[in-house]
Amino acid sequence: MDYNFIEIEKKWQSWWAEHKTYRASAEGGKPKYYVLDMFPYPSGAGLHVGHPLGYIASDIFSRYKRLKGFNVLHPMGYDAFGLPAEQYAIQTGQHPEITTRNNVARYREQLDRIGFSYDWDREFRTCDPSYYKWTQWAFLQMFGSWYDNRLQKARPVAELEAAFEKGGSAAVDAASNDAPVFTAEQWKSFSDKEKADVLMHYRIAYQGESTVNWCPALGTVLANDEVKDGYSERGGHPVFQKKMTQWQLRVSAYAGRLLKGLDTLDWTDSLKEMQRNWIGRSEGAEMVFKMTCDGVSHDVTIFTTRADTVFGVTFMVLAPESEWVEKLTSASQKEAVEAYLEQVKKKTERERIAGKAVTGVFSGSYAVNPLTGEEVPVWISEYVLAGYGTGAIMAVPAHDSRDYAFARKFNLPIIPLIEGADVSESSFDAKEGIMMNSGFLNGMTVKEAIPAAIDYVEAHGLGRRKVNYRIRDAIFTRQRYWGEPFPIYYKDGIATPLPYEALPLTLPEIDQYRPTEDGQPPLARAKDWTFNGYPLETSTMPGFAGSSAYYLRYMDPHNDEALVSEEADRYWRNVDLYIGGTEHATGHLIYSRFWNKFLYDLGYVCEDEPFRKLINQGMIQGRSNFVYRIVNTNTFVSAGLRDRYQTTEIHVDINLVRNDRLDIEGFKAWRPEFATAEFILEDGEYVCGWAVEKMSKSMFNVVNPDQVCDTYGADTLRLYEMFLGPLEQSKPWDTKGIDGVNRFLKKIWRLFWDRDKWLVTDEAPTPDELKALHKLIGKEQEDIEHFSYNTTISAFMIAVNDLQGCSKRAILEPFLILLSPFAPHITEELWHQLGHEESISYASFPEYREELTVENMVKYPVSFNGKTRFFVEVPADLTPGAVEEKVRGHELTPKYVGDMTIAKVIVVPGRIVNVVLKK
RNA sequence: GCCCUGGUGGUGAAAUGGUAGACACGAGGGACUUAAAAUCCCUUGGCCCGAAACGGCCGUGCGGGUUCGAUUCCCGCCCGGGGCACCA
Repeated sequence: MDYNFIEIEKKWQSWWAEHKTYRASAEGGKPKYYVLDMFPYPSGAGLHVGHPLGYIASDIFSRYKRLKGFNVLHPMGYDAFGLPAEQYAIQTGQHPEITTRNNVARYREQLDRIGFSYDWDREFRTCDPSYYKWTQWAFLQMFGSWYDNRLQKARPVAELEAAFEKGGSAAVDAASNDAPVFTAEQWKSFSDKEKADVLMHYRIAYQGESTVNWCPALGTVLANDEVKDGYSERGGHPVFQKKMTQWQLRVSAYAGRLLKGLDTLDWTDSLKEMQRNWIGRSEGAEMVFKMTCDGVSHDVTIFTTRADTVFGVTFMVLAPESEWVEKLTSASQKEAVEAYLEQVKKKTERERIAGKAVTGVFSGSYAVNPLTGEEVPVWISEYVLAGYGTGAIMAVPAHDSRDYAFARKFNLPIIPLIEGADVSESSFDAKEGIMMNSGFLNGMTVKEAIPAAIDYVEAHGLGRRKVNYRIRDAIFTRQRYWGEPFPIYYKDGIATPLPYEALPLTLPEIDQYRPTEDGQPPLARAKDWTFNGYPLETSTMPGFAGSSAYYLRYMDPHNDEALVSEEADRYWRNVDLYIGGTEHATGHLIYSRFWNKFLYDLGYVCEDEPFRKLINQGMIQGRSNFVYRIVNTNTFVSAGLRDRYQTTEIHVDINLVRNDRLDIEGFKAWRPEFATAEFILEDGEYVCGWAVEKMSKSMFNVVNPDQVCDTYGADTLRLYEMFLGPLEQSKPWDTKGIDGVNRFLKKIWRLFWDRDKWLVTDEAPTPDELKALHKLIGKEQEDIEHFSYNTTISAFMIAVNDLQGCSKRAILEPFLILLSPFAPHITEELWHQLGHEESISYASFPEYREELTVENMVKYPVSFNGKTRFFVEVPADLTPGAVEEKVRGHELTPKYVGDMTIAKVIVVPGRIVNVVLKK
């Protein structure tokens, strides 16, 4: 019998499906382990070999954990709402539901071929009404909650109303956006509409005006993480800043907890760092400056991290979008300011970033420095951001490079405050040195002066300590069709939640998927998009809505009563191992943590962090091949000779190339224009050039996992993807080495079968064979726990070489169990040929027979290169030769040596000897 | 500019303080075969001496340091990859 992977894989995949081998259960009193993949967006292109990399890694770990006696939850589903299906719908009129359904079916087919041990009974799509009911439910929970800064948690809005009734707005310390100030009496006198408007400033899901990323090409707003360098991440269209009223999630309220929680997580440093940068905590102070415009005074609050530099303030700057701009523009400057604002508004986000040109305009008003009493001018410039701090700053050109550039451009004074700082060419930004020109701060170091200045400001009622975060509230509306509808209707202009019984609010059918002619979102096309006669919200939720709590739903996917039952949540708790790409660092992984913390505050989940351990698998890049056409001819020159000609580089389909050698006949048949091509060869072959690029259709370098399964089988694909290198590293796909792992599987087959003869015997194993097996057990356990799968596979290869000719059941049986996480199909087949009825997954992982003592290391060496080392202290007066003699004579280490021979004794003139043992 | 990563043969890579290059690919040589495929065996970092080798020297981006001993730890550079960036 040959190793017939096609038949074996088909057989076992249907056997697993039929027996529901991998159904997760909370029974049996075993400890739980939850292994999750970042679920895919089912695109039309299907999976390429890069997608399964992380899935294979997590599958190996799941299977390993099952063998170790855990109840493993390992589910899969689809992040199915999204732009591509909708764009396709706009072009073709096909309902996104149909596109999505087809793509999901294709994904499932591809996933099944690789032999994953998912519990498919828990599969769902985020676009299923039974799923998005809970997305809508969570939104309503957020709508009905506010964030209490004192308790640092979310609470029901009813409690907020009660507090207002008692003590007005001063009664609470709540996260809010520009909430108005009022007394209890005023609150009681408010109309329903007025009360609703006030509460809207406190809700965790709220409607508010803010500067948003508006993408006209997509006709929708975008969240910060969906914009890269001023272009939309999807489609690459320009993005503009625009003030709009949008639904938002008060993520900023959780900034401190999101930051702190990182310390408790087992994530990579780089990923944590990305989140820390994104959250962007900075400590400083808010200070109040009196600003006067045409005789009218206002108290304007600014934020600074350098309170020590107040004595060097020579001007103030407002963001163009700041609400103070209107009040602080003098009659004489009105025209100039308006012209400037107009100019700023027209710029794309990209131009604002890239331009770096210093622009600004004088507002006509003046501010008083609260410490010196001096008057300084107030300017308006786009270098100050409206969304951060208070949208207004004090400018200290001597010690801030941006202020410096501005002062130079507009000829504003620069006052140095640190002894020895030369500010003639550039500012001195470093937080070091001795203060001068700074009144009571003179003589202090900068590090002393910062807190001293803040203390002074607080003591004199000029301001207060303040921690600012860079993270913004998440814009939660998209003017699109293919997303979750908001469970909100507008009753007399008041945003009102749908009652729970009305959920899910399903997407209406519409005739076209584009916005209406007057710019309304597509849902405005729906007939009768109302609730009880009142209009429903026409926006839909963004992509991250559906993916923010999906890991909870897998715990209890068919529950109609709750997102997840208390029982299921208590058992599965949170994700123990999460594997996915870094691209979600500042999107999904922030939103999910926020979402989870919110549900935790309300008592719906029992863990406050959703993902304990997280591994980022590297990207698999494509390896493109090129041919070189001599300019103006149809002659192609081999890569080694191309320097002698003027050539054009052309991507060639990698399926026409093997080991960088071109299949010339195939190439001629590929495109009609190449049918008559001629070739200049080297050594009778056409050698192609190559480059590592993103895997994409246009570069003809896409490798499809089905192709690999057809040629080599799923087990080979799995082993090879893991053998390619460390999981976290990005690497190009290169099939050069794939024969190696395929050969390895064939070798295993031959341990059991010699042509048509079954070889397995019940003979007792030799010590050597046991040693090989135990070496493998040790290595595999150690490696898998560290996700070092490539070295585990090496260990298997060594073991197979050591076991050549060994066909003893006592060795082969545990060997198969060890291998089964990596190559499940072939191991199952051989397992059953050994006479087992049950699936191999119910067998248990073999344990070490003996403790790892020095003696046993000699018997079952753990160190890997076939060598065992240890060290002994020796008297300093012995010469190296004398030491070696004593070691060999067993005088120094006789009992450790056992049946090993000493390969080498390295003696260092100190007194340590390194003894290398060899079989 | 700031932060995080990484830099080892022809290639993917091992080795986290102890013989650098495990394992695999590729390449070269050989066995079996009429032949091919498949399979198996040997060689494979560089240089040098030699009939031989379980002989010598060099070698983990560069320069220093700690140590009996450094790919590994520390300091300073150079280069690649990723993230953040008028965030006051």
